[in-house]
Amino acid sequence: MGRDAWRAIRDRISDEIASGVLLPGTRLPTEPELRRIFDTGRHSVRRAMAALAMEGKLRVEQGRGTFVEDAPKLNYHVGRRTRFRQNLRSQGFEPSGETISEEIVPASCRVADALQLAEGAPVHRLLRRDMADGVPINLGFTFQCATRFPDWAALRREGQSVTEAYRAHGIIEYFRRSTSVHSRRAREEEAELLQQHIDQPVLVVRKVDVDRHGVPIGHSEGIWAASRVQFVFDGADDVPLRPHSPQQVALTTDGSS
Amino acid sequence: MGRDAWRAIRDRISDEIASGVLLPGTRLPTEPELRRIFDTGRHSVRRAMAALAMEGKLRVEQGRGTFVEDAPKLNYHVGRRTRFRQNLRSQGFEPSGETISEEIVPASCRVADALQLAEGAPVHRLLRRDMADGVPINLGFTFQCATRFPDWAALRREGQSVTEAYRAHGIIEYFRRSTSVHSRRAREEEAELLQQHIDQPVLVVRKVDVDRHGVPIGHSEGIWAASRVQFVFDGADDVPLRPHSPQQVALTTDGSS
DNA sequence: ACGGATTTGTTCGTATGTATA
DNA sequence: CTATACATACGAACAAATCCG
Repeated sequence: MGRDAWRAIRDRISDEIASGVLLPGTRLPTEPELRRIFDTGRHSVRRAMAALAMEGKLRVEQGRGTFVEDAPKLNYHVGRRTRFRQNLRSQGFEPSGETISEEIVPASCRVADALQLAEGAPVHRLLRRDMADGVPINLGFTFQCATRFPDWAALRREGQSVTEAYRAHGIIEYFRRSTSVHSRRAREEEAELLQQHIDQPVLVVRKVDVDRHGVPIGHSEGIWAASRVQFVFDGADDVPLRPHSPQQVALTTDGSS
Repeated sequence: MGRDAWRAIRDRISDEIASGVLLPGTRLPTEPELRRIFDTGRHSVRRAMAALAMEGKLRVEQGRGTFVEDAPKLNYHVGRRTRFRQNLRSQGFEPSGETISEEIVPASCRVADALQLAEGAPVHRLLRRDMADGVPINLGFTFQCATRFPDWAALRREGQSVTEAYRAHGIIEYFRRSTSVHSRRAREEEAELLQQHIDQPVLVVRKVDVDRHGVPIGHSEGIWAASRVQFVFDGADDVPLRPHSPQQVALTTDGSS
């Protein structure tokens, strides 16, 4: 190996995964074995493994070994009136999930801002973990004002849907005010819950729902395993773009000068 | 330093950036200096730098040094009828950009699929690079059928907007059919053009536009520096969610069983 | 224009800690 | 408990890019 040993190893293994020589779930040779195979030092092997783990192509487990990732790659349709379960089932994945925590906490700065409450005001915080075929996909926080929705936790615990819980509190119609998406490094707890590499990024999706008067009633924050999901915004948000009004149209990210 | 040297270094520097002790653009001490400061080996220092560079907090340049990143963090509003320039100006950034390449190429599998053409059919491919305050934000590919839009490149070269170019070819109204977002590792050329670390992820945004008959007329693929942008889907795609029809509503990623 | 100094990138070696089987 | 396998840490050398006299 020359001066690009780790890239060569990365690309070689990446190719073998892509071409099907290495099947999902397969265990890779151990580091000493890879060292012999590629006739290189341990650092180069580890650098390549780290890069592939970061992309989500490998799953590295201390004490066990390194495996070809077999996590699902799902298209998650946002903005449609479908539920998580339907969303997954339509793509052949088996949805599951669990409630990790459910408590009343003082609103953080961000939550207070989203819900238009005072910082520190009591809010219901629900944390769920959703999975596809048993593989963690998303950590979902939801926040509702505990004063406005006193029975929220109880209703949700009884198995009521979000919509039903809102209706029980007199809200019969509500709207999505905004959805934002950005990427960041996973915190260590998140990486653990999502069963992904420490250095792998997550996609953070934040939403605010408002009632018919425009008053915020709910805020949610989803932490998604970035390598396992693609978001699709389709259909519903099709807005006709009319070239007739010249200053109002942008289809591409057009910033020529 | 004990057994978590690199995390300690990472967190320490991360804190100093967050608290303003280290200002954007500041040059960090060199590796030998940091080694002495933290009384540790070079590997630990480099591991910490790599982690911070991956998050977009540091910019490492071989032969020059390591700097606190001062790239903009912008909210990019998608789906609105605003242009890239307006989008940036409203947040106080100075937009700029350049056309990197402009040619007719055979359609790749993905492009052919998006535009409903045969694989290998000739398409216009335009590559632009857009920047905010001189920092690269986005690499934007656009694809149009060269047969249907023979004068595309010429019109665009003359400074016509996408909309105007469409109109010149008889299309007076068009729609966004779908938008998808996912994350992946940047390729080396992309990392170079975006001036970001090799291991940093990018956000890939793909769109398909259709005419009034639903026929695809344009496809675009944006490669965004993930650490410099947050996408906001707002306003226009607000669809009333009516709890009255019980099976149709999902506000949270609700997958309880 | 060139060469040496500086700084980061890659590679090799080795030892020890920690989680798993 | 022992063996295996990955995680972290130390040290050293040379390559490549940049800077500066």
